[in-house]
Amino acid sequence: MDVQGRVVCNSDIQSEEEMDLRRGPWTVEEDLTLMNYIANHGEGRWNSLSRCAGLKRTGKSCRLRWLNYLRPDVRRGNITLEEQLLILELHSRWGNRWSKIAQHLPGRTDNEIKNYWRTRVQKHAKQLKCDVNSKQFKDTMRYLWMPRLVERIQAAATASGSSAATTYHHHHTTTNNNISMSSGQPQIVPPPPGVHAPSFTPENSSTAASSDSFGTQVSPASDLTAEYYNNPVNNNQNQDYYQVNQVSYPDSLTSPSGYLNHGLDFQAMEQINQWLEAGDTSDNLWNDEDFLFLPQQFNM
DNA sequence: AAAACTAGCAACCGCCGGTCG
DNA sequence: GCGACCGGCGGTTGCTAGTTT
Repeated sequence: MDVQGRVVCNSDIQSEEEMDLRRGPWTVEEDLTLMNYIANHGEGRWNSLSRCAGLKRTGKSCRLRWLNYLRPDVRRGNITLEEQLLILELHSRWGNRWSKIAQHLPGRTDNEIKNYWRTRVQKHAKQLKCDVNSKQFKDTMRYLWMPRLVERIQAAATASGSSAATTYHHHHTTTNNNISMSSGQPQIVPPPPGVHAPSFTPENSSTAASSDSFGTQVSPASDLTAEYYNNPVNNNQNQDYYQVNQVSYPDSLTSPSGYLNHGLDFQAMEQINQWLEAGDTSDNLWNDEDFLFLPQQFNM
């Protein structure tokens, strides 16, 4: 190691051309080599690390493989409802800042979140025949999808009983237009009457205990990452990270129609009405996530 | 049963900013 | 101060398994 703790070795002088670098999927042997090397030497400069470990890979490739796949704390498998909600919430704040969003979902990689967004969310935008960045689609997410996620989370918590529902960790408090992540309880915050889905800005977010403009209690932020790693429950990587205690929101907003009345624009409402009138249209509008766009009475 | 299509995901690419010598 | 190098990031590609025709 050099003075900065970086890995150096004699083979640093080798040029990339001499290395005959490999590409494509990693083999089990390569994975083991990389894991063993990092276990013994730690992470360092990735190009040097790759050469010293005897891997015929670019440093970038090693870094990516480690961060997205081999890292012991990486979570794999289905994105939970709570994680979906968080992704939608954070994306509405930060856009395609995948790494920033990933920081708030312990164990999830930016690549995984990006893939989720592209394969699931953009699919729905395509079905709505609108751009993911359009106001129409954002409103649909904000006033239909996200509230439905909250409802599902609540329903799941109710169904599983409250005893196991004490470790819903949310890392930070966000007060978006309609979802407030506070002290483990995602809460719907309606847009003020007459206000048409105001844009979120960091300035109007709250990270301190307070009551927002709608009278919703907002609790101090807690460090989700720290809680995650300190919680023995989370040592099991296959275990769902989030558990929901309870979800509450105003009675007027207990169904998506409430959201519709609060600010979804006419075009988006028309689009959704068309779906409902058309019923099952033989495309895959009724798959696992499509419930999110449909009113409660149609929900299975 | 097989070809065509689709979805999901791992990995790569290219750009950019930071650091080092 | 400057060029080379490196890591991080967002966008894109290509492979594979599953589904549909």
